[in-house]
Amino acid sequence: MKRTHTCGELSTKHLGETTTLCGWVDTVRDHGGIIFIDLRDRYGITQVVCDPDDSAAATEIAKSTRSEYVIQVKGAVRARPADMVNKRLATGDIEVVGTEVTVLNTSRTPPFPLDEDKASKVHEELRLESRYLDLRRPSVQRGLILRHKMAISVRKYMDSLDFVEVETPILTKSTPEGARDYLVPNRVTPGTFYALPQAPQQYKQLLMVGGMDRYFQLARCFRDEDLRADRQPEFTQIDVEMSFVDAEDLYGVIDGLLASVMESSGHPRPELPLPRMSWHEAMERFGSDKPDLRFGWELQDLGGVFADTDFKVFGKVLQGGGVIKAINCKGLAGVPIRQIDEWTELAKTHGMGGLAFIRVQEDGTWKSPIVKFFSETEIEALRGKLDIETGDLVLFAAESAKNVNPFLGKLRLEGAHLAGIIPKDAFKFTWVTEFPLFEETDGGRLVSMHHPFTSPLPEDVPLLETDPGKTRAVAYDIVLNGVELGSGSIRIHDPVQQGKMFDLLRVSAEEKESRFGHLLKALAYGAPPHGGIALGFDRLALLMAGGKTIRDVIAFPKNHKGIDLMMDAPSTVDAKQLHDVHIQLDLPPVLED
RNA sequence: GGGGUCUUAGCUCAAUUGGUUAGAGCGCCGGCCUGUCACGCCGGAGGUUGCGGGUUCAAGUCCCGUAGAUCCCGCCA
Repeated sequence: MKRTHTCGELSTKHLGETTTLCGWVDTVRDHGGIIFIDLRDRYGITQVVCDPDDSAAATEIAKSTRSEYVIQVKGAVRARPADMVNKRLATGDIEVVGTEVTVLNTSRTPPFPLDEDKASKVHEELRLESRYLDLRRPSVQRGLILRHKMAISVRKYMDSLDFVEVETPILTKSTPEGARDYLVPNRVTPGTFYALPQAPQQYKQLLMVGGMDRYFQLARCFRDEDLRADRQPEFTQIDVEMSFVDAEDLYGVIDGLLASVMESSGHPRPELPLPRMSWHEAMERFGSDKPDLRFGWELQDLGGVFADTDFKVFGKVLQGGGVIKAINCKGLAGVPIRQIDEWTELAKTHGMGGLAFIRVQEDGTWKSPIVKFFSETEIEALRGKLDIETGDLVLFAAESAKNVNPFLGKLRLEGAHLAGIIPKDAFKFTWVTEFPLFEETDGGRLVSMHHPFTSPLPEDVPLLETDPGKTRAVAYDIVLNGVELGSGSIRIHDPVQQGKMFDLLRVSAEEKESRFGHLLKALAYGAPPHGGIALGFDRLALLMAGGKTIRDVIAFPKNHKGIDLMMDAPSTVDAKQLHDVHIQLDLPPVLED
């Protein structure tokens, strides 16, 4: 046995016991005679003392050790003198008297400091190049352990509700809609390709047709799109599908799931059921389909206030069927004019003529280019509706609701960040329900907002014939702190209705057959009513860990361009490998010096 | 595909208006030190200022290009 204890478990309970510890040298403090070594492993840090009076040989070896050497130390556990207890260490009451020290491995000097304060300031690029060293930091290990705890809690909870985890293929069929696929050439049939799954969408529906009733999976998914701080080319979803349910049943299951995950991550259990609002309400009140409910500043409709206004700009918009809305950015009256200019530019890109505002100055007067056009009644109505006080900045938008809401939603978030009013330790969940079934492309074509298997809201089915653009879907997102955690829907289980859906989406008969033939066929063999959801597991872990980027909760993440800096992947391959899979390269020309 | 920011010692950063031999802290190496825990003290090594070109008597600093990183927009049913 190389060790009897870990570096995190010894305490005054072990006084006098002879122990053997293994770990990495965190720091060495050499006092000329006596030497202290902080020995570190995943479990903690234990101080080892080597004294030439106890063992000259051990002290000599201790003297030769350096940071990140791997050593084994044998010795007795001893209480520290009362005034030398280290309260910052879990093992700070004791120390191990090193009487036998063995160097198990030496180490080159690390390319960046591994202690927490300094490492967190080092360029991430450098840390990712040597991720195996970065992983030695307790904070990184905590992230991975948290992720593990979450995964365990998901599996336990889902199992307790009779869900079965089923693995679905990684080598699958390319589906051109949605994200770009990662392709895998097929050696056996030249010219054909597998695709890596963007999500196990069709498989999980087919599992329902197969009578599995309740399925889940911690599923790896792959999307070949440009990345963001919260996006990786490969990621993990908690994928869920259930038979014989309506949306209500699903909310219940996921509410409980999220509550267990919160608990397993050391956070308070949220009150259930989690709040809900319709997509329409979210857009009207928060200007976003993923509202951040950690603060107020809701969008206020001022159509009533300005119904008979003399202010021509507002009057014209109202007459044209547009809306006047505003938000009150509490305490932001002092923002530099430069900021308002920037927001005015943003307003123009959102289809607005400009951005009207009121800054409420110290003396209570309103500084604004438009207030002079308002009547006394309008001013008083404004003050009441928006709760306008000294120090406030009120921002107005007047245009179509379709443009105004997202624009003010954006300002609401930016302003709140500027004002620093978003509580850091709050967890505000909400369901956003009744998403539109379709969205319109620039060309006026309808495309699925969620995916083409999404069921329309029963009472909106007649709209499919008359005004399909207005149809709402039984589709929902679960949102936490303004982040979309997951998205799902009740599916269409009737092949005739599914066929109609493809018609509305103008999917040709050939496409229908080649891409979705298997699904349509399966639906025709007694598909049960079913629905599900997929939650972004990495994103959830990030929020639970309170980290900054999704890379904090992934052991071996890829950088912004999808490159694994440690493995140096992707890379070129041998001509023979290409030949085997019938691939010929057609590379863009390289500029010569 | 587009935009912002960044690149100086192993790491984090500094270097006035373009002006002497490019500095500091940490780390590293050596020496001293028997109760430290950010140990302390003394000494030392370490630089193609990302790369290429240009302007200038003179470029880390200004200009052009390029590479890499990072954040955002587009994209992500």
